[in-house]
Amino acid sequence: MADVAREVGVTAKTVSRVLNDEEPVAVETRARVMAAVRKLGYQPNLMARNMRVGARDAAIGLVIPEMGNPFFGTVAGGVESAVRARGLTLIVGSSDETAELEQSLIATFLARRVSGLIVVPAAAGHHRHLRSERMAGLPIVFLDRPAVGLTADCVVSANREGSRAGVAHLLSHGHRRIGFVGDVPATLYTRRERFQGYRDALGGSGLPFDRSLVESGHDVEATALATMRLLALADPPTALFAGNNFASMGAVVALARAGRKDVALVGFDDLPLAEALDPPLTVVAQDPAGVGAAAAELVLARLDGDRSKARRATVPTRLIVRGSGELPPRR
Amino acid sequence: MADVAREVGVTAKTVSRVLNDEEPVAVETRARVMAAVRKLGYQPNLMARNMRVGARDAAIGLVIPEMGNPFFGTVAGGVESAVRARGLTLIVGSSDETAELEQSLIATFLARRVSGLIVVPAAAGHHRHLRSERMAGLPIVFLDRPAVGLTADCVVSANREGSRAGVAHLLSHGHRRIGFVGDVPATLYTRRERFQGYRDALGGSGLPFDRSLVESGHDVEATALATMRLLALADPPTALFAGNNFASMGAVVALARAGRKDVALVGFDDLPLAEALDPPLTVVAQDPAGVGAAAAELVLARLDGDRSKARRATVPTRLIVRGSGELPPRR
DNA sequence: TTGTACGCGTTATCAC
DNA sequence: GTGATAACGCGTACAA
Repeated sequence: MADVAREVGVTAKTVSRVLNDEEPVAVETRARVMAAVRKLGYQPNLMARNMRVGARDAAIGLVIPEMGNPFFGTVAGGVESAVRARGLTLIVGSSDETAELEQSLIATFLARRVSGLIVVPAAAGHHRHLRSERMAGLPIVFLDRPAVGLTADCVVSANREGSRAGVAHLLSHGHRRIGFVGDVPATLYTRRERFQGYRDALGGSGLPFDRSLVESGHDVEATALATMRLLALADPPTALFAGNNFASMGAVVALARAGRKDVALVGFDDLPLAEALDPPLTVVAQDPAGVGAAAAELVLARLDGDRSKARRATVPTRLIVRGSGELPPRR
Repeated sequence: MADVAREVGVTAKTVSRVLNDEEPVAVETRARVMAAVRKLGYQPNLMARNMRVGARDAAIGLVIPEMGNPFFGTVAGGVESAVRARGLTLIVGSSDETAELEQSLIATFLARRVSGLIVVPAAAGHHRHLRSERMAGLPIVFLDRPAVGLTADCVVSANREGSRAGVAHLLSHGHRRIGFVGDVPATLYTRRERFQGYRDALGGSGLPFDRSLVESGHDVEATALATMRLLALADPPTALFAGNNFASMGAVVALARAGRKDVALVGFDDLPLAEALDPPLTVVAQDPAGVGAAAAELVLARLDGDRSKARRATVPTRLIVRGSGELPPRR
């Protein structure tokens, strides 16, 4: 900046004025400064600017469990678009679903003085340590799962309602024994909510809850085995509801291996290849980009001075009918 | 920092020494400073530190086409792990495959004075504008596709060799008419390389190249239609090679819709549900996390002073045999 | 073992 | 319209 100023024969402050479109600067001076900027290839230093201006970095920190997971990847994409539209930059880190990494990432982001924080809480962990930051006015939004030990903004999918709708769909096709293939641990927020939706639907139809119809696993192979166990029951289910995308894949794999095309299946969360399966997979689709965008908007609103009390936003799900969920009960 | 110093009755410099584990500081002074730090909840400001120390942000900027794409998401995960292990932070942006967004993101990252840059070039675009940065010593690594108009480090998958191996696999199962379902535009680096691998394999078996066996599309629906066109030929292929994951999905969808289980298929790039398909999908798998990690390591090596000339790293692919690629030619 | 003086690149304040 | 000066939060160099 000093170089540019010297080149033009003005002070750094004048260059600063030109670069920030501030008044007043003489038209001619402005032109000469711009010319010098181009000639010298000068680029303003955002770090120094952030430090001087706001004492806050013009960036939003995002912590997700895993970047390779298309759900969280798409969430991150939604966050990024919204954040960039506002001229902010996105800083990300993945917690690998561990509380330690999550804490360390959050600490780093805080040390960088990010303008806002969006966190997908790791399975085990709490967020009491963020109380002081929150009270100091830092926008913090939790995503996909609520915070533990902290009252804060939160954006989640309509897990319970979506799950209820998916199971109700199976019920409306005549199924009375519907298995639930869930993820682990069963204490996970999303797992609990979706399981509640399953029970809501059963209750709504006056059906009893049969604990033997519930099995779990935490990856494709484990949920495939869980599915096999359900199919091997003395009084097996005629339909399955899978509580997340891994469970859906596990169920699909198990049904394919067993050569069973007579078991109805609805999965929570859409899959890229759902349409190519045989039969095509009926799902309760989430809106990951929408969830990400909603979280970002909430942060931005707080940044704009919204001081209302913490709120929970729920992003609707959508039942996509493709075939697997409309199979009739096996006679 | 001044507050902490005042609390203890020392100067800011002493606090700085304690926080950076510098010698010499009296053991007792150190303890008192730490106590004051905790009491006041003081957190060092990384922005100010970065600015003072290196004039560089302790961050790496990553530009990818799309975060929701599992391939690029996993790549980003690989980059992030490697970068974090070094105490650096990851800043990301998605270009949506447009040159404009790519340039604007790069400009933002440069303005932030990132310590290194990793870029997946958008389909149309060039990188001449990065010449000065590169000459100034900024580590820049291109990922998945090489830079255009700039000699720079680059990490790519073994596209040509992997594709050759995939097609050779079909040839070894007796196929003589093998269709190629590619993405568009055909000028894309990965598309060109994989197509060359296809031709290499044909040539290696002394088979002529038949232009009518090549069709393309840029999403699942379009590649499904492309596949249908191949199947409708007077002398149709008995096997298909899909040039990327969308093309694989399109081919799978088309074969499912046509009820054709007699056409062999090998896809480039693995799919989460590949195993659940009927028949399970044989693929040439890439190593996205490996590609990301390799790019990060290259940036870090440059950061450590490696001034050797620009090099291209090639990450091997792996043929995963699952069933669809081992179907015999239809008689 | 600790403190002083200064500088990183930028902008706010107020005088000219 | 423009400039001089100070300040953001921290680290370097050197003196005490």
